[in-house]
Amino acid sequence: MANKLPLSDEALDLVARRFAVLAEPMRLRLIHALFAGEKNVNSLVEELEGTQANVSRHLQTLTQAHILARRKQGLQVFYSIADPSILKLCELVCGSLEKQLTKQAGVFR
Amino acid sequence: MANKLPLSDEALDLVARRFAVLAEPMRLRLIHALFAGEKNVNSLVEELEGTQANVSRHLQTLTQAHILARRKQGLQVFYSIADPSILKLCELVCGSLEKQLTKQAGVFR
DNA sequence: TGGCTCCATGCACATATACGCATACTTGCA
DNA sequence: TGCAAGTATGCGTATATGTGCATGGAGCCA
Repeated sequence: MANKLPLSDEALDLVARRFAVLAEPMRLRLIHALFAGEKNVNSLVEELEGTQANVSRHLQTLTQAHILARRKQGLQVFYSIADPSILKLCELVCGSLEKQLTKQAGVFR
Repeated sequence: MANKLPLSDEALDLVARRFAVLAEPMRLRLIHALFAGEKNVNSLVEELEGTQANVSRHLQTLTQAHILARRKQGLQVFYSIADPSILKLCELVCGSLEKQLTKQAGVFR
C-alpha cells in the first residue's frame, strides 16, 4: 500500500485522472449496476435508460481505467467490476457525505 | 456508514460531484500540502508555485465541498483539512493504482 | 453469402471549468 | 483617514468532455 505521503506531482496527476473517471453520474450508475454482478451492454442500456452509444462509451472509459473488465461471448460483451477497491471508495465517500449532511442538518435543531 | 448499496441516482450525483472536486491535480496538490498542517494562502501559493488567484479559487472549491476548513486571522486566512476521510481515499486510490501498474509491468517479465 | 443482432466509433454540438489578468474587498497600521 | 498587505472575485478565453445521430464493424445463423 502506498501509505505515508508525500506524493510526486506525477502521482497526483494519475490520482486526479482516476477521480475524474469516477466523477460522472452515468459511470457511477454503471458501476453501481455492476455491483450486482456481470452484465452485458444491452442489459445496462435498458436498466439505466441510456442510449446504447453513450453506455458503450462510458464502459470503454471505465475499462481503460481498469475499473471494469470486459468479456466477449458471441455477439454479446459482458462487463464486470475489475477493481474491488471501488466499492470501498464509494462507501468512504458516501459515509463522509452522510456525516457532513447530518451535521449541517443539526444546525436547525 | 452508508454501506450496502443500492444508492439512488441523486446520491450518485452527489458522489460524482465529490469525485469531481478531487479530480483536479492542483486541488490534490493543495490537499497534499495541507496534510502537513494548517497553512495560509501565500504559503501555498509559494509552495505550489501557482498564481494567487488560482490557488484562492481552488481553496474556495475545496472549502465549499467541506473538504477544507477556513480560519481567518488578521490579514491572513489559514486553511486545513476538515474531512479526514480524504486521506484514506487517497491511500485507497494510490494503492489501487500501484497494484494495477505493477501488474501491467509484470507482463514484460 | 446475405442478413440480422449486438456493440463500437467518427462527427458535430453544447456545456462545464481551469486559468490569467485585472480589480475589488478586508484588515491592520501609521 | 490613507495606505499597504493578504485574499477574493468578475471577466474572457481555451480546452475538455458528455451526448445524440449516424454509421461501421464483428459474429451468428439460415
